[in-house]
Amino acid sequence: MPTVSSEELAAAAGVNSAKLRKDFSYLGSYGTRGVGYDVEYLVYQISRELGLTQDWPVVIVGIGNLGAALANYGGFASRGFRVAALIDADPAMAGKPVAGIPVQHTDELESIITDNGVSIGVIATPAGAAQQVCDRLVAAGVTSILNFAPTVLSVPDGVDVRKVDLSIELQILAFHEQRKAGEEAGATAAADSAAVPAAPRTDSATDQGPDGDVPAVMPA
Amino acid sequence: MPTVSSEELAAAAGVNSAKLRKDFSYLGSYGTRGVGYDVEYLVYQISRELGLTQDWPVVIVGIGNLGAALANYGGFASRGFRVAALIDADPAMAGKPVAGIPVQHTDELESIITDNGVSIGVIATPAGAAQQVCDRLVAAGVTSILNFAPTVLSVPDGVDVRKVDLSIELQILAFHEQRKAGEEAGATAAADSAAVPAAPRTDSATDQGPDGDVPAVMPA
DNA sequence: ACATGTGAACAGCTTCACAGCT
DNA sequence: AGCTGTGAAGCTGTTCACATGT
Repeated sequence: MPTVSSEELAAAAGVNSAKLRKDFSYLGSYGTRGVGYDVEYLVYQISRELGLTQDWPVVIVGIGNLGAALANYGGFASRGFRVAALIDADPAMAGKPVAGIPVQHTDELESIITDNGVSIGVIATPAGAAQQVCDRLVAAGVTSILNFAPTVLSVPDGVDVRKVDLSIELQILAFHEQRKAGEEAGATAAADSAAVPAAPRTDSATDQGPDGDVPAVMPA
Repeated sequence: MPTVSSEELAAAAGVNSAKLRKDFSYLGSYGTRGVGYDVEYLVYQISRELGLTQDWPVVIVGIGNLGAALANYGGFASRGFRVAALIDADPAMAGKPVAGIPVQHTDELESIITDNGVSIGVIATPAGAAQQVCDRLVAAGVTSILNFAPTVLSVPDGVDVRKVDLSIELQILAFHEQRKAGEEAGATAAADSAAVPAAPRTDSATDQGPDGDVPAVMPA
């Protein structure tokens, strides 16, 4: 399939075709009227705009289960990410290969960053070590940090941090799950009122307390 | 601090205080005029609305590095999630404890789901096994799935799927990183034109080809 | 006096609809 | 004839500003 229309792409993505065309138009005019978009050319242009055609060396700090999982993750290489180094504070880990890459000790952090021109760091350490690792990464020249540790990192201006909380996605599922259950069976879930903190007390007789509080439901 | 105002919360969260009040108002009227919101009461009401006060048994299927990392993840318990079982297809894993929970074989999947009343499943298998695992989870009664495998799962209506792609966050960072670099040094990144697929050829003399295409920059 | 809760104004994003090009 | 690219219309989500309640 050498060419594709906005209608086809929109159907596949589940969005409106006008929106898709307008979004593409922000990148430039890469389509041909009466024909559609040349697939290979479009893929390249989008990839380039997203930065996928560049080589991004990254370091992963904290090689526990999560760090190892990230090091083994296949999706990185195909998107331009290259794991330049794995770093861990445990001297016993040093030299051990994980995903074919030998783990290096935290002492080497600064030289690794500098020598490889790394601007993106991944923190997969325990919460207690995260801020300190972050500070060292930033001092060594890293300007983008992906944080898996359950801590809010503070960084100077000009440094981007994205925090990944693995339980937030579960919370979203649980939220919808709760809704599903609620639709079938009424508000049975609000029954364990023993654990409910009392509402701030007032003299008003209109305060019905938690049991009566079935909150207004948000639209969709 | 027993009480907090929308102004304080908004400042802490980096949003507008009117938005915060309007959002809270969808859950009910949990504030007191002239005073603010009772912290403990507000926390409880939000927790309940999000489903955090319920007990959610979950199963994790695929106990590789990522599955193990998830099993060890501390953030789950405090949000009402309880790891009911760890499941893996490798018979050699069966019985081995991970995060204090013995791994069970895939053969037991259906009975585990049923016996524990599990409605949320986490898939951390390789891509090839994901759809099959998904089908078995759904058939056994699971209605929400968190998918870490790099596959798009197809499920019947009424089942929610959320896909977590660990490289997407890195892509977002790389995108911003590219922008930072572009601002300082002009469009040096578009130089490797050897790898650029040719634009669809036309007879028009106005087609400048990829080198001239510096796409319009999106606002913000 | 002070802070919530909310109608009304505003802004930004999405969709429509069609001119313009192949 | 067909499909893109885009002004204009429409809509959704945000912010203002103040009436209302403590």
